[in-house]
Amino acid sequence: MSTPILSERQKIVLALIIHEHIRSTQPIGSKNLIEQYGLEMSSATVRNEMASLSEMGYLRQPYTSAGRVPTEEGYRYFVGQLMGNTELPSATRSTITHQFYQAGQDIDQWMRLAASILASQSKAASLVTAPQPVKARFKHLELIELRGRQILMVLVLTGGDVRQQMLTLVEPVSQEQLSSVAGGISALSQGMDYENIAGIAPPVDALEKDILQLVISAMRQENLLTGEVYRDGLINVLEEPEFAESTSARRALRVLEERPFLEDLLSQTIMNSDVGAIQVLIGGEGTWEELSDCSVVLTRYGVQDMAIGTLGVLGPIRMRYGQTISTVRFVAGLLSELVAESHTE
Amino acid sequence: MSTPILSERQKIVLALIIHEHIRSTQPIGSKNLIEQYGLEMSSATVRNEMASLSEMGYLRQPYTSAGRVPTEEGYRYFVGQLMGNTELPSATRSTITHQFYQAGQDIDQWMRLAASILASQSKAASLVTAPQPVKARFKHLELIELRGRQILMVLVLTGGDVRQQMLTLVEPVSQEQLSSVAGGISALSQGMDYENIAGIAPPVDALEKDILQLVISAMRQENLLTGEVYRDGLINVLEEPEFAESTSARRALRVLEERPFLEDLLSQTIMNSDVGAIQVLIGGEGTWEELSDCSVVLTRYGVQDMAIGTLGVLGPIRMRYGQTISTVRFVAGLLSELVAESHTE
DNA sequence: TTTAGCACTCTAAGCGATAGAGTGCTAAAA
DNA sequence: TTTTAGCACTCTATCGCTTAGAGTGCTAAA
Repeated sequence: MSTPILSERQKIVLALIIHEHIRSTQPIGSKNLIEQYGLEMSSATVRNEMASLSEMGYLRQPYTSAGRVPTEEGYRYFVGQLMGNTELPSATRSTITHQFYQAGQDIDQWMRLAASILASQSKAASLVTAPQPVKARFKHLELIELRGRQILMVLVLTGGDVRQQMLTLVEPVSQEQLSSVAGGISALSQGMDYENIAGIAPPVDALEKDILQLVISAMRQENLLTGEVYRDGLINVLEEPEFAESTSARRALRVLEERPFLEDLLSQTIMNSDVGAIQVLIGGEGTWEELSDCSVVLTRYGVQDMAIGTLGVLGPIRMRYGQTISTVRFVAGLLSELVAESHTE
Repeated sequence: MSTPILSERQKIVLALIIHEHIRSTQPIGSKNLIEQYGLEMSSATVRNEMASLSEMGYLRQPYTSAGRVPTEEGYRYFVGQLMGNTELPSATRSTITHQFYQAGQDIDQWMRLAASILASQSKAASLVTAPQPVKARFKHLELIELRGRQILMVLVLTGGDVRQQMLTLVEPVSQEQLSSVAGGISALSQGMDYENIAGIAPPVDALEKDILQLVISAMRQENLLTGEVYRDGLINVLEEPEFAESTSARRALRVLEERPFLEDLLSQTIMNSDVGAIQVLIGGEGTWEELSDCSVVLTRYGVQDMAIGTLGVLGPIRMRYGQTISTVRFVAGLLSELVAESHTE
């Protein structure tokens, strides 16, 4: 199915209808449109264009003699072809930047802040996952005796990523011994990724061997959703009139609450895209029924081949795409910078 | 205002009305009631009792000639005086226990599981905060050079509680030097709480002194809400018919989403209560307007003077209190055991 | 190619009328 | 004295009906 070619006037009409519908939530009529935007043509002309646009599948009528509402296809065309690349006002940009630099170096704070900013700027629900190291390299290992056979393993990777893991040994081992094992492995594995480490000759000592295995598997964890998922602005979604009926609201929020669903969504969309590329999912795209009234703007941030996280916004299909996309892009860029900074050595 | 004394029959009528109203969401009429529960009296008798109960403030009528609905006072009387101490069926108990022991030793998993179980059992929204150590004692300190002047401080406390903090030094310090400082402080502070540590003679070395200060302030963090708040079942709240109107749903969910509000709520209620005591807040209790349609069941878990966390459920005022309270009690007890286990040495 | 005019369509809103669930009161029954 | 049957009354929710009005598609003129 090739995309039909629209005349300039059709583009204008489509863009204005979408704009006005996003503003008013209502179906848009021809007369209403020319009055609102002072168009230099008659309502009959607009009606003709509307008829064409409906035939192409970009508009539809809720019922026979009502105004027009954009279809999912209509939104897609708008986002892909009509919408200019808006940028956040510089005042907003600097406010946001400022907030991030005030938050210090705490990654938890960054995530929370990012979620909060995305939510308030886009007036929709936001989600942010912490940057997951890709091919992280070994930096330091520490083994700490908690009590008896319980050991805490603290693994420090490049980029300030720290992984903790508890383990229980078969028999008690003294702290000195643990420290020496940790020191040995640290010296051996310095600066290596997990494949390298797996490649080195396995130590003879049983304890050392076990720990090394654990280190490797801990470094291997590249799952997108291992860590916490930061959410914000769920209430914003409820504010939207299309979600006044709690059934539809529930459907939309389930997406954000249920981890398996989220994993599915992320893995099928954003996982294969480049850092910086922004994906806009409009109305579930035929795959996710739960999202049929929603749109999702997603992107990945971080440093390619180093540490990658995901962030995005979920709102009504009727969302302000320009504003939302530019916010997502800006916040992602900012986080990428911050992540990059903490990875340069 | 002293509580009026109810006759046995009045108690029965009140309990049944509440029971039936929770089941049906509807105002309950006299005839309906005797039919549903096969009462051995006439509707007129029930009507008389209803009139008395209304006068006492335990029931009200949505409008002049409608059935009765419990008031907040009515629910309070029910929860305080009428409701027996129900216990979770043993099958459910063992299923839950099993799930916890399968989750291993990961505290993050425990929290997530607890939230999930609370939500699904009570069919309402749940929240769980991680156990915050109270007067934690020092166990081990590690200082790890990340790059140049950036240092990662890993502080291990009793009970397996680990705190990380990044810090930037004025000038670069070698890893050997850091390890020696960490070792020195570890030896010095072994088994002490932060007050003890603050009491020891300050070291002469500037670096050592600074680090010690950081250790103390890190140990001091006893804030209730420093960590992550685990939530689940927000959608359950939307399922309830009283929250079909999105305005009321929004109000209720805001409570769970906005951290400051949550902090306020927790600090004003549960903070001063003992571990194991269960608080039931019915309809905001005149203090929290946002909760006027909701009830909250809260408790603290953990080991007194060691590590305390909070957990609870938020649902409609029309919630199944017996079921919810016993679930909250059981899960809290289970978590307390788990926390206690990881604190014994 | 555009536009004015017009008949036509369909919803949302307003308006009774009605059914029915529930009450409170009174007077008889227990 | 307490309970209950009987009855008039109240109030809502619901249904059907009408109507206003926004919007359309089509035709024919500009």
